Order: sequence, then C-alpha cells, then structure tokens
Amino acid sequence: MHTVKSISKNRDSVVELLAIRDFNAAAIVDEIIAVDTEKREVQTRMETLRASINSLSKEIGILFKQGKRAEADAAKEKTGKIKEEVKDFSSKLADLEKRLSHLLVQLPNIPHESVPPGKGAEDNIEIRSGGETGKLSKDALPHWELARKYDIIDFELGNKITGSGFPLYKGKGALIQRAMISFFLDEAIRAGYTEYAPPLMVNEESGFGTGQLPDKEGQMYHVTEDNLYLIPTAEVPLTNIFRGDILSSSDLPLKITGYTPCFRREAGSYGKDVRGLNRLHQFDKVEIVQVQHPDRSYEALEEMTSYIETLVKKLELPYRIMLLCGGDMGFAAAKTYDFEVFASAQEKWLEVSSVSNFTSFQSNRLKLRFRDEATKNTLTAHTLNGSALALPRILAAILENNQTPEGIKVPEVLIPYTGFEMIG
RNA sequence: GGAGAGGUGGCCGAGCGGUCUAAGGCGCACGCCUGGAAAGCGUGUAUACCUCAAAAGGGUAUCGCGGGUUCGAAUCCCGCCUUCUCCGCCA
Repeated sequence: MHTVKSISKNRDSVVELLAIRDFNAAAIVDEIIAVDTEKREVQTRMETLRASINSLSKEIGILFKQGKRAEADAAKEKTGKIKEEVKDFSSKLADLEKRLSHLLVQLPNIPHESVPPGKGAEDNIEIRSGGETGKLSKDALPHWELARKYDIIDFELGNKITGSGFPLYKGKGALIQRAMISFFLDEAIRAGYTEYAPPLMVNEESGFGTGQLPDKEGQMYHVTEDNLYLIPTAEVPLTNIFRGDILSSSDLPLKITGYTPCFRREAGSYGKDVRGLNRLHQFDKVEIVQVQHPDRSYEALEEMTSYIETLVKKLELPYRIMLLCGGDMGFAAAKTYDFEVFASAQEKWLEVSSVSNFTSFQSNRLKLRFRDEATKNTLTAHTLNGSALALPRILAAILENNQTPEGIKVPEVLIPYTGFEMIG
C-alpha cells in the first residue's frame, strides 16, 4: 500500500513505473488525488467545528461551576446545531476515507527501475545459473514413481485421509524432510537469522498487513468459526511480529527465520503441474525475513539471494535465478528473484524460492516504522523475505536427479541430518 | 466453556462526569553543579492526521478495540479482544 502523500507528490513517476507491470494506474492515481483533496477539505471544516464545540463545552463547565445555570443552558443550545453539522461532515469524511482506502489497495507496489517490463513468465530474465543439468538414462523415473518404488511418500493415503495435495511422508521420506528443515534452519542461524516458531493461523489484521487480504482471500484456508486463516507462508506471522512497532534504527536490520507448514488452496490451478510434489495444498518451508533501513533494502535483497544460492549449491542441484518481470511479480513486491531447480526426469524447472523486496508496501499496511537516531525522524521500514527453501520441490529434484540403480543418493550436506546415505 | 477482577504514556502507578492541557515516581535526553563522576537541581520527553510555502504556532483524534449516552467521557452504558484468579475440560 502506498501513502497518498507519496502518490500525490510523485504522480507521474508512479504511473510511469507501474507501466513496467503492464498496469495502467493513471485513472486510479488521479482519482486518489481528487478524493484526497476533497477529504482534506471536509476534514479541516469538521475539525474546526469540533474545536468550537470543545471550547463551548469548556465554557459550560466553568459556568456551571460559577452557578450560572441560565447562561450554561443557553450555551448548550448553541452546540446542538454545530453537532448536527459535525455529524454531516464526519459521515462524509468516513465515506471519502473508505473510497480512498478502496482505491489505495488496488495499486500494486511500484517496481524498482531495474525490473524489466513484461506481461508474464516469458519476459523474466535469467541472471545466474549453476550446476549441471546432465542427462539421465531413458528409464529414469519421475519423483512420484520413485516415491512409490522406495515407499517414502504415499499420495493415495494422503488422499484418503484428507484429499489431493496432502501427501503422506513415510520412513526415510519423513526423515529426509526433517533433515532438510534442520539443515535449512541451522544454515539460516549461521547466516545471522534468529529462529522463531510462529502460530500457523493468523487473524484478519495480520493477513492485511502482509498483503494477502483482501486481494488473495480465496488462496487461504479460512476457519470461519473463529475468523482465522491458515498461513500460506511463514512470511505472514513472521513479518507481523513487528506490526505497529516503532523500532530504533540501531535495531535494524532485523533478520529472522522460521520453519512452518504452509497451506494453500491453489484455487483454479488444477490440471497444471499438479503431479506428485509439484503443487500441494500443504507443504513445509523455511522462510527468511528481514526488516531493513530503506537505504539498504536492495543491498539486502542481493545478500538474501546470494545466501539462498549457497543453499541450492550445497544441495548440488542445478539451478537458475530469474529476475521477474513487472507482470510476473506479486502484488506487494518491488523486485523479486525466483530460484528454480531442474528436475531431470520431468525435464522441468521447479520454483523453490522467491525472494522479494517489498520496500515500504507492507510496512505502510503494518505501520512498521523506525526512529532514525541521526535525524530523530520516524521513517517507514522496508521488509523483505524469501524461501530458504520450500521442501517438496527440492525433494522432487533430489529424487529425480540423484537416482541410481542402487537407490537415491542423499546430498552430502544432509547426511549428518538423515543418518543415511541412500534411499533404497 | 462458567464465575470474578483487571487492561492508563518507554515502564510503574493515581485519576472513576467539567483547567485531564492525565498527578506522582522510574527511565531516557539535554543543561547547571563537579577536577571527573554520583547525588542534587532545572528543562524536556507519544503517535497519526489537518492547517501553514516551510519552520514556529494552531487544531483534531488516541487512556485495550469498536459503538452509545452527554453541551462535555480515561471516568457512565453495550459489544468484542486480552491478562490474571478460581472451577470445568484436556495433550
């Protein structure tokens, strides 16, 4: 969410930069400016009237104390009419504020100037890659068949217990998941992140704070009885830790991490890439989050990207890093890198991480600020987050890429965590 | 889930219909004092928005959150959230 102030001040550049997203903002921006002008006018008039009621009330109090009943009653009469007017203005003001916030939530974040323009995935730019996407033999199996062969993931049982998209991990399948969680958390801690284990359900305010509500309401599981949402990513509870806070600049950067299951309805995505572990309703993920000084958030984005790159390298997976084009970025992001690993049997790139700078977009919603010690000004902080990493697609790639006639080779770095070197 | 008691500034804590413009204390910042420090003394110490070219100044709102009563609400009424105590249930 943007502030009206920054939109009014930078009207033309806002419209220009949002075009990178293939988003025509001119009409909305102009309406925001018009509604805000009217709002301020109404607000000023209402507050002036309210001030006169306040001072009259004070006088009435004094008159009563002095025992001047008649004069007090006369003053009371006067306030009646003013009160009516205030009522009119305040309902008008409430209407205008509603219109304004309705308009504001329609504007996606403004892309960084380095974001390439474009409409969809085809316009993303590969900026780095690593590892060998070596060829497998003809009889190489996709991970869902390997999972059945070695009896480590049971999709049918998950289906029976819950439904499609809820796999059941067994034996070494469950163990390697737990190994990855520990490995990713240990790495994050070593990189300076503090571990949190947050709630898995969040309230409406938290959903709004990070931008899932109101736009992506249908993507979250909603427990209507208690009006709580199952988290689609740890980003939501982890970032909302700081909702409403005014930090000190010496607190920054805040670097936190957490493992959580993630729940996504994935409404409307049936039939596409849903085989096996490719797209699930429940999956595990370790997330990293930073709260940063605005001057350093893009530096931090690069740092987080490099960090995630070390993870995929340590797992010895062939990967590529994509700079998302404007049209493929999420609503709240100003710049996003996606990490994809190559699953050799499917011969498909699977997205395993998305790391984004949200600049002040989430902070404005969260009212997350910090006091700059040098200038004593209160400024809006920047938030960033990234998956480090999402487990199922990593597992899919490991299974497919590391298959041998003897079984699946566990990546070196995970062996201390799994206690075994082979699945098979 | 039931009953009772609470939620006041960075923190503690008073106030329970009219200078509340929220007492007092602690903390913090600055100044005085000092060779330096402590103590002491003094001054200051929230957030958002509006107004103003800007600053100064002025205004509005905020005492858990949302409504209501009243000329006037931290204070009275209603709903919700939350904390504590007791009971019930429970991994």
